[in-house]
Amino acid sequence: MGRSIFAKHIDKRNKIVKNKSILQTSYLPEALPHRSGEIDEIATIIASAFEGDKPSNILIFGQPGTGKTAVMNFIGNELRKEDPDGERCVYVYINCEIVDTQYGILQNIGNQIITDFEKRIPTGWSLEKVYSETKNYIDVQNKVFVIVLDEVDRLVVKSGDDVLYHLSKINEDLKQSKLSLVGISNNTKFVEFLDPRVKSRLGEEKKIFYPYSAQQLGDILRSRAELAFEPGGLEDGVISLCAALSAQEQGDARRALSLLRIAAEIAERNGDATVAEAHVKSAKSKIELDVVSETVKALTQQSKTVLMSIIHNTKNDNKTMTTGDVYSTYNELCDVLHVTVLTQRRVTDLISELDMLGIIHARVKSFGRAGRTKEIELSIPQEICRMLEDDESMRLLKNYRPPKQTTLSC
DNA sequence: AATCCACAGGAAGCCCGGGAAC
DNA sequence: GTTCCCGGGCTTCCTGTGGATT
Repeated sequence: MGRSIFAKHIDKRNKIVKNKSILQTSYLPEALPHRSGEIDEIATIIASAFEGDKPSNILIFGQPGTGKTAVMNFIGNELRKEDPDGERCVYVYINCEIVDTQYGILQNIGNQIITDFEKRIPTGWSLEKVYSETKNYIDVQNKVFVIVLDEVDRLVVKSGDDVLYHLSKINEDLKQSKLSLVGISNNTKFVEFLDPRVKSRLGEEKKIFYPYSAQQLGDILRSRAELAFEPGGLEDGVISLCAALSAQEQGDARRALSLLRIAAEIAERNGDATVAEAHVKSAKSKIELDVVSETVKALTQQSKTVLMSIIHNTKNDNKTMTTGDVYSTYNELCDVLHVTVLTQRRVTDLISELDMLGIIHARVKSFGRAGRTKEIELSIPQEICRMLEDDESMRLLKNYRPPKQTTLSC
């Protein structure tokens, strides 16, 4: 049997990580450190449905990576353990980032709970029919339904609050079953855009998830690392460093995990036997670099051209420049790139946008008689500049040499 | 104190594509 | 299908401004 081309890479690679999927953010662990309080509170609310009460709807708020989704899915798993055949309770999870239309939501709920394949909801019914069909199906089952709408603010932005209106009043139409609606959002303000009735019904119970502290992040990482890494694969201080770095960034557990995961990947690729603090540091800069390069790639042609003008000025030994400098370079580059020239007014706006994205640094400064303008500096690393130069949008610039700085002597 | 530079950045309105309403 | 509306990108026109210079 011939060895595949991958074999030598797979064999040679140092194994530090025993099970990579555990470090993935999608992995749902057996236990969620530092969230037992939240789990209890939410479980209590949902459990009341089993005692015949009308369950309260819940809204969960919290910054990214504070465990909102994990907690709900954990509860979902517990419900299934409690009731393996789904005789009393059904857990439905929908991510509104993915399913973001009224129809999609109703159809998705319906199809997750309708076991009979023949009766599945197709696309093409009227909204009312999907709603009543789903509602009837829910009611005849005589069970408790827990419906989780993750990233619910996305849904409201994209298709308004009509679905929430219907779903939140569905309990009034149900005779046997109970339905508990759980909305998850990282934006506290989105409720202000809701119809007041929806707002009060949906937010009967509110729960805020606060960011993890460095200590707590450390515990989370440790519990996963034990399972994921080979014994002795991690040097002392690696976990604390990941935790500390992520705690600075709003206590995001997701970030902390990817920091650790990427650090491990770097270590393995280097052929090192253990993950060290240095790997974490390079993982951090890799993540940051990735974010910036994605941002730059996503810019419009115009913004890229403006940015390129700033890069060109920087290269011309002109590290700090004014709006006027940028605009004249921009004019030259537009000519070479066959890009339409925008007005200076517009370009100042584009410069401000680049500033807000953190790609450049710009501040207004007065030069007295020499006028009042923005002082602009590049604030991205060389690699990103090179990446932009190789970008398809800059193809025509390949062989372009900027004209020499002509110092006017009259 | 007055002047004046080189813009900043607000206001209003145009154009265009896309999605909802008719 | 047509119409209406909306938002984003953009232009035009404009007033405002900090401080070196006069």
